[in-house]
Amino acid sequence: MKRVTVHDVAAEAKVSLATVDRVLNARPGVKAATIERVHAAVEKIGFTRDQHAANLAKRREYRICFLLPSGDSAFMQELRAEVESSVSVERQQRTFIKVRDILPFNGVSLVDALDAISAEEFTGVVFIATDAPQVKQAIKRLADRGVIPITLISDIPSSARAHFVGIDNTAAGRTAGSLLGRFVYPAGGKVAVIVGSMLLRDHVDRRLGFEQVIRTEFPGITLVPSMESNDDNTVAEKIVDELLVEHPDLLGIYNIGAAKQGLLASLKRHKRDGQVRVVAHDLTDDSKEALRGGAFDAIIHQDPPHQVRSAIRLVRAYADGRSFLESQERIRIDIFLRDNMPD
Amino acid sequence: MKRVTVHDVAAEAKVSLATVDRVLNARPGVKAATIERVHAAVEKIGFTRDQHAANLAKRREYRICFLLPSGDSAFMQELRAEVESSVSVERQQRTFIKVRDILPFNGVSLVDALDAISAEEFTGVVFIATDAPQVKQAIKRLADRGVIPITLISDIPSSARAHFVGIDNTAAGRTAGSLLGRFVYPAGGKVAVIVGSMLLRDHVDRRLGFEQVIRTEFPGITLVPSMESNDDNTVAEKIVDELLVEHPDLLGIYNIGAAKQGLLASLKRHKRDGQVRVVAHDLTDDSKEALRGGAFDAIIHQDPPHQVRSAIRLVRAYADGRSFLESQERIRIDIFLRDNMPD
DNA sequence: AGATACATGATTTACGTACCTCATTATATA
DNA sequence: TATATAATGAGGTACGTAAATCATGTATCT
Repeated sequence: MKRVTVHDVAAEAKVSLATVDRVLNARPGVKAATIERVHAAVEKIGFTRDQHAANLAKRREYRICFLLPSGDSAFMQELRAEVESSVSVERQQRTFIKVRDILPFNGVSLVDALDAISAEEFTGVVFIATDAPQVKQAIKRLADRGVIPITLISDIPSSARAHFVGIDNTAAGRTAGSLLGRFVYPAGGKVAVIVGSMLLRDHVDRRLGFEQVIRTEFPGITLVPSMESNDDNTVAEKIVDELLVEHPDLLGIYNIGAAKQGLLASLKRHKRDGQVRVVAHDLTDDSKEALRGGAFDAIIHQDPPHQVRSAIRLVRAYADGRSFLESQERIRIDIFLRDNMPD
Repeated sequence: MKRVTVHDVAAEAKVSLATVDRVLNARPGVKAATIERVHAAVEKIGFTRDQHAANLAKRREYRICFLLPSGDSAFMQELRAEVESSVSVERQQRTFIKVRDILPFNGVSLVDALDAISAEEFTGVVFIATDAPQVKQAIKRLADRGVIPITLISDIPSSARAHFVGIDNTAAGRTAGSLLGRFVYPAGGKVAVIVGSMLLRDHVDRRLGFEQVIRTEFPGITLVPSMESNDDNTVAEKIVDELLVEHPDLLGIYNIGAAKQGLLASLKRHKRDGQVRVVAHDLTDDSKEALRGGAFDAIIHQDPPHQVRSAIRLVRAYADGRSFLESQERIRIDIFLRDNMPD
C-alpha cells in the first residue's frame, strides 16, 4: 500500500516529472494532448496531491489582520479572545494572525485602518463592516492592492469584499419573530422591540425580519414602536422602565442589540422577569444566567469561534484560489433555550 | 521575517539538533536540566513545530472505518453521503476512509463488524453504538487491540470508546419540551409523544428529558401515553390516526424518531396540520418541507457533516495523542424553525 | 536550410521535521 | 582507576511536492 506520488503519475502518463508538475500546477508550455494524458493518468491511478508536502514545498505563509473594535461588549470580548487563542494554533499551519484595534461605531477609524494595510504585510483582512460609502471605497482600494477583504458579523453586500462571514440578519429577525410570536400567541397583545443602533445594518435587518413575521403571521400581536439603546445599559434600562409603566400588559420584548444588563435590571425591578417573554441576541455569560433563571426565553446566537475559524480558512482558500466547503463555512443562526445551552 | 525552526532552537539552547529533536519528541536520554534549557529556548524565540513538515516526515497515515447501518432513513442517508464525500477531501491529509455496512437495529451485526477490525487495517472505527453488553465487550476488545473506537449519534457511556460524537439526547428532549411547552402554553391541554424504539438509548433519553420539562414546568399540560412507531411510516400513521380520533383536543406532538412521513400523512388527512403544534427531529427534505408549510413548528437537529468531520479529527487526535479544541468538537443541539433553515 | 518558437526531458535544490547511526564526552559505579 | 552507562554531538537520509535551470527535440515559418 504505497502512496501514489507524482512520480507514479509521470510513469503512467509516460512523461517526465517536469511535465507532470507543469500540468498539475497549470504552468504554460504543455500541449493539450499531453495535458489530457496526464489527467488521465491521475484519474487512473488515483493520485491526490499531498497537502502537507505541497505546503511545505510552497513555503506559503498566510498573514491575516483582524480589525476589532476596542468596545467592551461581551460578544466582542469573546470574539477577541477567540482570535487571540487561535494565534498559536494557526501558527502551526503557517498562518500568522495580528489584531489591530479600531474605534467602535466609527467609520473613519475603520477606513484609516483599512488604508494602512498593504499586500506585503497581509494576505487578508477580517473586519466588521460599517455600512458607509467611505468604507465601501476603502474595501475597493484594499482589494485592488491585492489584499483579501473578509467581512465579519456585519456585511456590505455590494462591496468588493471576497466573502462575508456571519449570519443572515433578516432571517435572524424572522426567527426571533417566529419564536416570540408563538410564545405569546394565541393570547395576543403587545410586543416591543429594542434596537442597539439604527446605523448598524445587522440591527436594522433584524428588526425588519422580526416585524415582517409578526405582521404577517401573528395578527393578534401589536408592535410597540421600537427604541434605540445605543447598546448602553443605562439608556436601555430607562427605555424598559418607561415601556413597562406605559404598557402594563406588555407580553414580550425582542432585544436586538447588546445592553442586556439594562433590560434585565428593569425587568427585575418591576418584578416582570419571567412574565414578559424575552428573546435576545448573543449567548454571553449574562444571557446564559438570564436563560437559566427564566428571565430570557430564547437567545439567538452566532458562534464566535466558528466565525473566526471560518474567516481564517476563507482567507487561505481565497489566497490559494481554492474552493471550500460551503456547508462548513455557513454560519448558523443558533437558537438557545435553557435546555440546549453549552456547558 | 524568517520562520523559526528547530535549528534556531538548537542555537538558542546551545545544544545540538539531535538533542532538540530528542526533547521535542520526548525521546529518552536527555538530562532534566537540558530539557529545561530547550523548553526555555522554545519559549523565548517562539518556536512552533511546522505541522506540514512534521506530518510529511512522519509519513503518518490514518485509516478510518465507518460502520453504517444499511437502513434508508433520510438522516442516515445524509450521514452516509457526507462520509463518502469526505473520502477525497481527507485523502489529501493522508486519511483513508472506508465504509462498511451493518444491519440496522442489530447488535450482533455490529459486534461482528467490530471484531473483524484489526489495528493493522485501521487506526480508528466510527460507529453508532447499540446499547447492549455484547457491544460494550466488543468495544473493549477493539480498544485492547489498539484501535480507537469512536461512537457516533448514540453512545455507550461506560464503555471503552475513546470519544462520543453526538448530542446529549436528554438535553435534546428537554429542549423539545421547552419549545412545545411554550408553544401550547398557557392554553394547557394534551400533548403526545411518539418514539421510534425504546431499545435505542437516544430515543429513551429524549423522552425522558421531554417528560421532565413538561411535568415540572408546564403543569397545565397532560401527557398522552407514548407509543412506538419503530421508525415505520405505516405504523406511525396508524398511531397518529388513533391519537387524533381519541383526542380531538390534542394540542401538540413530539415525534422522537424518524417516520415523519406517516405522521404528516395522518395530520393532513385529518386536516389538523398547522393546528397541532409539532416538534420533531432531524432536518431532512421531508421536515424542511413540513416546516415551510407550517405542519411542523420546530425541528431539533444534529448536524451530520459536522459530526463526520469531528469524528475524523478525533481519530487523528487520539492516534497522535494530541489534544483538540473542545468547543470545535462539541455537537450542538440545533433548533430549526422555518426562518433559520439553511438554503 | 536556417532561424525561431514551442514542447518536453533530465536533474537539482529546497522546504522543516523525524529518525537513524556512529562517535565522543561526561558522569556514575565498582 | 578502570569500566560501564548516560548524555550529547555530528551528520546524513527520507518524506512528496514545487520550482528552477539547462539541454534537447520537434514543428513552423520565411
